[in-house]
Amino acid sequence: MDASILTIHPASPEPIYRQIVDQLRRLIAAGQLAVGERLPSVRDVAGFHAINPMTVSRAYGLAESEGLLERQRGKGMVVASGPTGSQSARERMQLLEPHLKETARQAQELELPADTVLRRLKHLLGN
Amino acid sequence: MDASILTIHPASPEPIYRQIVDQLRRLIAAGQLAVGERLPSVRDVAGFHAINPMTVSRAYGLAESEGLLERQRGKGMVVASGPTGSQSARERMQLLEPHLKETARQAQELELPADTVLRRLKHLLGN
Amino acid sequence: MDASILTIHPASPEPIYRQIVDQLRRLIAAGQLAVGERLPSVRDVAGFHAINPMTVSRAYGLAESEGLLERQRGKGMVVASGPTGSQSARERMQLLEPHLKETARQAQELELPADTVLRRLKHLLGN
Amino acid sequence: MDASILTIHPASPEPIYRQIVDQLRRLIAAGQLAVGERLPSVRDVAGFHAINPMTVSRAYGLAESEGLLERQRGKGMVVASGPTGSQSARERMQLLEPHLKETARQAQELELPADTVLRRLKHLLGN
DNA sequence: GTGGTCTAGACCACG
DNA sequence: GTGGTCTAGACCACA
Repeated sequence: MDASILTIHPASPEPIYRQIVDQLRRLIAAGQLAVGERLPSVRDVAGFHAINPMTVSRAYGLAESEGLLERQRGKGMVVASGPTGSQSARERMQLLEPHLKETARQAQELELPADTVLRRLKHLLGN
Repeated sequence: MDASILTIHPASPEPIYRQIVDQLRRLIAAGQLAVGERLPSVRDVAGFHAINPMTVSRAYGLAESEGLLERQRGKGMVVASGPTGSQSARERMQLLEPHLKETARQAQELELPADTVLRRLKHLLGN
Repeated sequence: MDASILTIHPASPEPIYRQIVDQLRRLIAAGQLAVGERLPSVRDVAGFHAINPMTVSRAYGLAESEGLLERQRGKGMVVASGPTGSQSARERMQLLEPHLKETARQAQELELPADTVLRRLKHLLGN
Repeated sequence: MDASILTIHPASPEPIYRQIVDQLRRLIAAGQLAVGERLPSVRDVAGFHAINPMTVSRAYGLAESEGLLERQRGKGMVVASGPTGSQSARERMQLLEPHLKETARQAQELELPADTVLRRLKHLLGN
């Protein structure tokens, strides 16, 4: 798998390692990363995105301890077989739920009409 | 103004002072805090939410330097008159835009159908 | 003496009471406020500049304890007779010295050529 | 960069953190701190000047939110690329303007002759 | 190693 | 009464 599967925003306030872990969680839940599939090496990811290899390594380590990844001798990291891989739409929806709740809270603080928000999100989802 | 206008999640990864500034930005943009309105005192907010006064003070100070609040000497902080107060729906929408973009990105990583996401958000907005 | 002799910037970071005391010190040193001259009442100053009477009162009190002013029964505050009134140019220059030192320091941090700074100040003094 | 670039007056009425931010603004505008240059660490500055690290941290944070500095994660603060770096003499002059205006005002209150003030400032700038 | 956040508490400045 | 500043120190997050 190519290092470009991960999107990194080094300037974002969200820590880089968490950007990686969160993306892995979603991509694996959706099956975009299939069980057993090899991940790009720490070196590749770090080089491609110009970030510190230690940061990538840490992210992989956290993903492993979360059961998302497994270390295979000689092959590096692969997507773990287990309860996390390729989940139902209902389970995947739950991963998005906290973010949606926050969206709703902010929209209400901004007193934005629901349909304005929904229309905009629909447009963004259409891309 | 009552200290309860602000919602604080002490356990959130988002720093408390930033929770406060972000909320103020939205509440002021929406006009829920009107220009010239007095804010709850640092001590009131700190006491009400059981957090350190300095944390609140820091948030107020940042909001002031951002032009959201003004200090009235000896009286406290009031909502600043200026370009930030009571904005149009279009401007308020822009404050939500980055969050919505991230929502869309996560939904796509999760390969969630657009209508599922929209239905859920609609429900959350209906509260 | 009219309340307009004092210039107040309520929005300045410099505290109002100190703006008053510092101005009195300079105006008295220069003889613009003559020994024995009556000052505008606390009420007049506060009303004219829309500031808190307590602030003016405090400034007058400090000026009194510094020997700049004297309280005369029935007349209010008057400029004190004493070593502070109507000083020589040399003595008045010393009141400006700290400010000039700071000017020089900032100009050097900004790497501004001396003649540029002097030309500008000359122009400002010419008004 | 050495912690000695910054000058701190702990006894000054101007708060320490503002002394730092103001100096940074000028040093960066003049290019004495070049774009991309690393700043002394919070701990170095705090140790060198015997002040609390949090005070320095606060100054750095404000300078960051003003666009003067950028955080390089894990490495420290560097001078930001952007509109604030290395400005023209004209722009730098504007940073001094308010201070010069105040100088002129005080000189006039003291009824000091322009040439006396200018001669003194010239001498101070000659150092 | 870097900076960030928060607390507890003292003390000050201002009105 | 209001907010501001600073300290000492703990602990965390990040690279």
